[in-house]
Amino acid sequence: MKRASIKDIARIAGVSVATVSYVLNRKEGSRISEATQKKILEVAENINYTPNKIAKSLKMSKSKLIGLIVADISNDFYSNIARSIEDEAMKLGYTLLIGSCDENPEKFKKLTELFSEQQVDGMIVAPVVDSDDAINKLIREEYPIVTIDRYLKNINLPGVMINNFEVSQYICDYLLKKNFNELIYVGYDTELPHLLDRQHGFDERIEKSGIAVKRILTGIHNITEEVHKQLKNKLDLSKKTAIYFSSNKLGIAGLRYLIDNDIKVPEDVSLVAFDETEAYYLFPTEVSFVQQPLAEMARESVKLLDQQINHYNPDGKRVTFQAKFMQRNSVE
Amino acid sequence: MKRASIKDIARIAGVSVATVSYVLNRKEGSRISEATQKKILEVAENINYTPNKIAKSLKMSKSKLIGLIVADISNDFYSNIARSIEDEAMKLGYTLLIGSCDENPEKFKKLTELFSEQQVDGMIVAPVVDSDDAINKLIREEYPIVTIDRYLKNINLPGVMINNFEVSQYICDYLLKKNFNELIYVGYDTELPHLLDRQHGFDERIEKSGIAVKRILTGIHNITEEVHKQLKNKLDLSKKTAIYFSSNKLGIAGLRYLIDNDIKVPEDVSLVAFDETEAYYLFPTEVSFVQQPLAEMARESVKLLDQQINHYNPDGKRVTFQAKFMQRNSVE
DNA sequence: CTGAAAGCGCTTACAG
DNA sequence: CTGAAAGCGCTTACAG
Repeated sequence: MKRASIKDIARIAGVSVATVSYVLNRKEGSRISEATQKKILEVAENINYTPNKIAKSLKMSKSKLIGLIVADISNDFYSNIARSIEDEAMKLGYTLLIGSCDENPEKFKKLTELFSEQQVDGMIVAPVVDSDDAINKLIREEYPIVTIDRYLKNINLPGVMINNFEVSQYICDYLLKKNFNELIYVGYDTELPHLLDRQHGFDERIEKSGIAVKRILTGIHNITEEVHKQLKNKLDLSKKTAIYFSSNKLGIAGLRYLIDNDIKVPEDVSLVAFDETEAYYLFPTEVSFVQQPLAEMARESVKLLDQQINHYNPDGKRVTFQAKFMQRNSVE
Repeated sequence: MKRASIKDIARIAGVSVATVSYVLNRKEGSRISEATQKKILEVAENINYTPNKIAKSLKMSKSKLIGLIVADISNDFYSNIARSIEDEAMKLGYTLLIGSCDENPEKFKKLTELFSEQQVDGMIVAPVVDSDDAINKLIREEYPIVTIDRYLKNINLPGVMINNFEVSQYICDYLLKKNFNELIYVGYDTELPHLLDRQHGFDERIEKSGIAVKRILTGIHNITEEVHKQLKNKLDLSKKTAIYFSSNKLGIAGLRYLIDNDIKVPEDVSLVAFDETEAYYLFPTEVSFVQQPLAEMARESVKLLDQQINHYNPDGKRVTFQAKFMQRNSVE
């Protein structure tokens, strides 16, 4: 797999490498004669020349590579984000490196190092618990970086997110209006700020109402089992109950429990889920859910990163998108 | 974002860049004194040195990058494959570039060019219809390349796949034994060989049996609509019918139709689907499906590619894995 | 045990 | 309008 270089073109066309470089890059400044241009282009075509971006990157000190670190690529939410980001990145001339850290801070750190060695021009990350050290290191190096979906409690970084707190308030208000006897909040036992926001928005409204609320908080692994076990304990069908699943994984786990136990929605229990996933559509009842504007978020994240790459600014702004409540038939 | 280089280390440590390079790479051959080694490592640590892989790639003429082109990253099947491939690649010291071509041959070609310019050492691809030109170009350049999931009719390339023909025979036999009056095959109107294999395996058995079979073949876009429309026309609930959905997308579209129309499985109709997806588990009936051994396929594909990278061999072998029929409750 | 030097494939300021 | 040369950050054969 010996590949043709600019040098080969120069030799065959009988010109210098400088000239070849100029015409291949169509620089306006220095005019090359039509004839030479044509010749060079022909030769390049003939010998099947492919530019070596690595050499270019080295010379230019920028790789036009950006790294994306998601918490879990097998999660619909992140794979859809990744896809949109790839599209946007390509539009701006970047190639995307994708890494999934599976909620593991070691792997997160490893990926940042890998990307850094690979000379990515910047990174879009969904930070996980205990990833502050890795992030701080990047910041010390003034590495352009923006967060997506999640944000950090102690570090102010440009990024995109949704109005987690407010949307949970909204859902809570919506459920309160329906006069349920009992509400169940299903979330994670976690320190991730965006997930706590979801919880606190809900809590804040509940408290004001004085209604009973039960909480089901699971670890980030074994979601299915934990949700099933706790629903079994806490779901009391004798009361008029509504459940709020605060993520797609939790939603799927919960719906599966209801299916397995032949619990009817919304007759026996009402529910609202988070994020959109194909799975919701196979549930017998149309599921009401909170939808995030993924494509817009992806676009904005790439835009922010591109800005950071061009003009590094350590206290970049956070952009908050409005999630949308898609009202279907799962609440009575 | 000025980054420290080997030269900085050399200057500070008072040695040559060659020496720095040797100790950083822990080369056995040329012994460097303990003292110098320690000094260099210390300096590297202090100034926060990160190796520049791009410079290394250029010098070594290999990037330790591999490219993955999937047909559609938002498909569970491919995002799971991608994740496994990423893990395997990392184990062998490769970083993964992922591109999704969305079944579009232009985009496929663009991605191969992009990856080629980025100097990936090889590519793992799921070729789409009309991607032969792009592939042939890579082959002419002796680019290491292996296929995954799909294969090409006219080009012999190393790759991994499943026994599509045989597994469809098996499913057909299984259904025939149950004495259905009517079988419906749901597939794609496509030239993709692996999908035709699924169809032909089914056809072959059907023909021998003399039973009536209906075919629903959809384009690769608008799957949901087309499946719904055709099921509406062709599904005759007065007959004892079984449906075979030959992909996860088709399965999801079909299940959604059944849910929407309140058709009970397996009471009103029986079915078998393809591939595993979380969505199947939210369907009221446990869905029987054909499961591909994704992790093994991913591992093998990376292994094959690594072999190709180390010893290029144009007629590499194709590795076929056995798909597994997961029998649940959707067939009566 | 250590260093000077060449070279990977590019780009670009400078000179002609 | 075109070319010689330096340099991006590395590795490594060779010399000492």
